[in-house]
Amino acid sequence: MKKPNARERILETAGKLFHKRGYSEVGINEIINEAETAKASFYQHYPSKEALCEAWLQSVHEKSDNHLKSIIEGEGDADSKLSGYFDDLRSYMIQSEFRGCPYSNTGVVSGNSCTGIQEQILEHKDCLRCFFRELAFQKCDDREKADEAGDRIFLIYSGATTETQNLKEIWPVDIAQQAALQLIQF
Amino acid sequence: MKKPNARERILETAGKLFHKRGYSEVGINEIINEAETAKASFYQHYPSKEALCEAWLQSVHEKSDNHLKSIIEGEGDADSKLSGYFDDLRSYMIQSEFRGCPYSNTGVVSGNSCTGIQEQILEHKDCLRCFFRELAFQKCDDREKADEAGDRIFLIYSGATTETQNLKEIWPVDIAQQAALQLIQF
Amino acid sequence: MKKPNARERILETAGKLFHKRGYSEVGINEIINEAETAKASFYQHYPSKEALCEAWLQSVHEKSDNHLKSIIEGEGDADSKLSGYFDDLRSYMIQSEFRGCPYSNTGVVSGNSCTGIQEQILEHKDCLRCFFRELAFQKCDDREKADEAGDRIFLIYSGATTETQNLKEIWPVDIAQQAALQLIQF
Amino acid sequence: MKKPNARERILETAGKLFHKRGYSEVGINEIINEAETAKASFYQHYPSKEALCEAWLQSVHEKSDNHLKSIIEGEGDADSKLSGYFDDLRSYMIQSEFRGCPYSNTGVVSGNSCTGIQEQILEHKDCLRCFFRELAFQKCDDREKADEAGDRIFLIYSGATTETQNLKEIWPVDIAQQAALQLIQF
DNA sequence: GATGAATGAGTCTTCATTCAT
DNA sequence: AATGAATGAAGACTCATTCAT
Repeated sequence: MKKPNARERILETAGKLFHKRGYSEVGINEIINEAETAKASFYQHYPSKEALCEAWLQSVHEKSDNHLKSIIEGEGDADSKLSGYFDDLRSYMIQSEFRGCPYSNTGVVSGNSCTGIQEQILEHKDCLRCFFRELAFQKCDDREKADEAGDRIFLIYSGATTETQNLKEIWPVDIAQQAALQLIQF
Repeated sequence: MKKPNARERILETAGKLFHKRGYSEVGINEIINEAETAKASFYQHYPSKEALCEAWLQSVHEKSDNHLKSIIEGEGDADSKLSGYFDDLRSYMIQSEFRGCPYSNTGVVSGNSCTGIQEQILEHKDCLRCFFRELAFQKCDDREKADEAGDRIFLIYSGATTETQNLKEIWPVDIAQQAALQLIQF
Repeated sequence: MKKPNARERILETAGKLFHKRGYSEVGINEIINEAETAKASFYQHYPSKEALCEAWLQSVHEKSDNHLKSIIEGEGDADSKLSGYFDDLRSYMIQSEFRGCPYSNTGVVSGNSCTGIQEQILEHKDCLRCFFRELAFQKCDDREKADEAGDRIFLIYSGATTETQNLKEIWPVDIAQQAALQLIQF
Repeated sequence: MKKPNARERILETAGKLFHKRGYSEVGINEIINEAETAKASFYQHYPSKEALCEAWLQSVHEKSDNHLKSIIEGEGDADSKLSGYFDDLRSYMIQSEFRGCPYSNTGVVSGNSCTGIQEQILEHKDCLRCFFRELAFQKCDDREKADEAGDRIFLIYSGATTETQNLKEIWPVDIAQQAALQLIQF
């Protein structure tokens, strides 16, 4: 009984499970069972569980990056863009059952030896930071002030994500949205 | 070779390891080895690994609570108290090698079945939130406005902790400190 | 269903299997099944398969060493002792179904990283070499000549063991016995 | 990217790896990677790993046989031929990093079911034995005495090979060479 | 003649927990 | 109160082999 496209099925399944329960709490066996693949098929496509995690984070990053770019390049002023971002975040948190940021969550459990994962975290976080800085810069010509505001919004976004996950309540996103809209005023 | 205070040695050892590497990444074998206890002795004091985790979080919460209370009841105005809190956070993050919040970190890997752990997270986070609200209230008689400011500071504190851990850099604490001091102005 | 003395049962079982089929061809599963133990019980007593192998070689060495000592210290002249040694070897080869020397056999498949195993091989072989030298010295006061004869007998013993195993025939032991008796004449 | 002579590349690669690390320690994945072939191509040329091993032993045997024949048919007396053989053995052991006899090494790990491999071992060993008998016969017309001497030299050769591999020292070859030269005197 | 994807059974090892003493 | 031995389930990973194209 040969099943094609094992590679994609594995990545998709692992993505769901990693996101929902955390990298460390999901075993290879569970992934291959749910993806209906043989264990050796898994290792044909991904040299290790860690490599699979990297592939997953990579795929998440691509989606996230496209999202950020579409906002930056989209219509409307910075305020509405920023507000829209938090609207999206709210939907995302609810839809993902309050699981928060895949990168932060993975970083908590990936040991210091996982340099590949750590690099991806840094890259993703940097992109987000730059996104908020860029948004702020669209309202304020002063690069320095814009950067400062962007960094603050980045932190309040991160806090909202973290605490929504912790408390299983959505209010942190609401608070963050309001705060962000105020922080972007110059 | 009788070792007294096995209970405390276990708790202390587990605390160090859980904090440094994360609840899911530390096995009880490692804990009892480092605490120089027998495995059965461990289970005499703590019915399960999860129970030990709860005891650890409880002990952390007590220290944290005392810290927050001493700030609230201490000398000085709200600004200096708030600023001092972030100074302490900075020291803590550096000294703990950027491991971040034990509660958030544990929440990421503790499954949905761990209600005891989840409850502790809620309690701890609520205490922090109230702390920031209280601090804001010391500067602003308007309860509603103070609460809103407190919540925002809470989120930016959380974001700073999360991202300092992710990026292994201290700047988020600096940014959060500045932002908090501004958010508390009315 | 608790079974005591798992440690000994494991060592005994592993000894039989390692000897009969070779270290690399016997898996942990087979050992614990035949020893009727749980897998974790195995790892409580032996940190690794390699460590178990070392324990086995150690136990073999002890028996071998006692055997050699009893010959050296026993009654009779060197000729009869030497001849008796090869008689014992003949019995051993037949009884063990021509599996040859545990040390040589293990050395073939234990990678270069197994320093513990390699050390045991060196030690065992050195003991054998000294045994033959000592036997020769009992017939010849000239240390140098005795050593040379002992080394030659050691090699012919080794060759007999190797080729008896390869050919599944006993004649190499017979030939070696005759040759040894001649080599020991001065 | 067509690669001709896949069959030969596989055989050559497998030969190197089998010899250096042992039949049981080398997987076909490693072989096909190093030989830059596809897995299915491998099974097109060799029905199994065991068959590949037989092909390898066959190729070794051919070289060995030519070597023995060239010695037998070569110039010089038996003494110098015998001495030369051990000179060659010395070079071989050093150059192959003390890996010893491919046949003996394979015999240790090839299960009883591998009749093809076992047959090759018998054949190769018999050729060697006959070689030494023939050499002895060149010095002694008495067939019986020559055979006995040949067998003894065969065993001391085998012991030298085995122990050089075990001890990672070359002295057994030296000792064996001297002993052989003495054993061939009548 | 050649290939990459798929496979089930196996490898060694660690997990949190419980037992009898 | 303390202990060392025992356990089943699971962990990540590799094996030689076969399939459809």
